Amino acid sequence: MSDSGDPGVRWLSPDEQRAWQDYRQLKRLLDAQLARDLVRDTGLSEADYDALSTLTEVDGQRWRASELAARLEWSTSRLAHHIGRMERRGLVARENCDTDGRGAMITLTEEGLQTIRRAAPAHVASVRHHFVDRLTPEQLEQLSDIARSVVDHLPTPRT
Amino acid sequence: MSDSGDPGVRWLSPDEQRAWQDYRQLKRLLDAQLARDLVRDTGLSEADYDALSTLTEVDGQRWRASELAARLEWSTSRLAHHIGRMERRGLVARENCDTDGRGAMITLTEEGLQTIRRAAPAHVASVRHHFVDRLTPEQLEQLSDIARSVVDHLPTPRT
DNA sequence: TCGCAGTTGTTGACATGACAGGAAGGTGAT
DNA sequence: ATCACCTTCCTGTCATGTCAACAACTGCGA
Repeated sequence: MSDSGDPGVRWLSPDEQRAWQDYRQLKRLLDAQLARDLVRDTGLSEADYDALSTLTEVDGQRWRASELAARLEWSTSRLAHHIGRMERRGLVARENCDTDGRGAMITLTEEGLQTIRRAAPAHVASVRHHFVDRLTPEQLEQLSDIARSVVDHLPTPRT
Repeated sequence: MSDSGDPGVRWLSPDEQRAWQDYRQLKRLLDAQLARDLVRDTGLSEADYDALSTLTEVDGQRWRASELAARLEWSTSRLAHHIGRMERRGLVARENCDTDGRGAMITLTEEGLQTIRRAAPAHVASVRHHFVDRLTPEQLEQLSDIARSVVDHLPTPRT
């Protein structure tokens, strides 16, 4: 669509176009590869992995639902659906919250714990193989800077 | 999970961890913002936009379904479902292929053409505002190099 | 010409996640 | 204590995308 006649539109230059397309390609292919590796090696989706590994971050592997959703940057609706599915698979459990009758506590089951312990090395190896080890330390730092430049100017969806 | 006792696992260093997390954050938030802008400004999803703008790439806005799927890097199943939905909205049309009885040709309708003509400036402005204009020319080039370093080492899903 | 393996596209079943709406519990002013 | 309002979580519904199965058709070798 860059051949439109509208002179008021600042179309992307070839270099800009290329950077944008390369980023989109990276996103598409890298994510697909990591998801394939993860499900092949562990039977987990990326969402499963994120949820389980976040649960291990605190002692007792016990999170208030709303805090887990905030940490994962998930809507509470998404959390409820996903936790429901993981509960049916025996990876997590729901308990009542002592101090707030509305609240729900999400905990790791023993099976969930075993699962994430088994999954983590494989997933880290996959991230390393397909991403970290492909880039120099300088490139990793450049990417961090780039990502934060963009993210910092995004309208904050936070709280 | 970086505190596991397994000495055979090469966990990510803090810098590596940060680059990986920053990349994931970029992906999540930037994509969400662009999708929000696009649907607000034009009523299209990113998939809709990609399909429509790819259709304009050739004379006559007429693609063989399998080639359109390949160009978009979509499965033929995804294409069939998505084209079906866009057809119901009047944006595209299906025709038979003259030279191959199995084939389908996908074309832009007049409404589809009007829609993408109207959408393109808004979407480019959004990409510019949230992405291109946040980065220096050097950073755009760095990002291209980074993306291609990673993508080039991925197992080729290509044909 | 026949027959059959390979291609092309569609469909149905299912998983995921967004959004809206609602139930249940908490909080604060009066 | 009451009542209005907020918070927290869950559920139904819908859009999207994946996978497997299938139908229709092509093209090639016998």
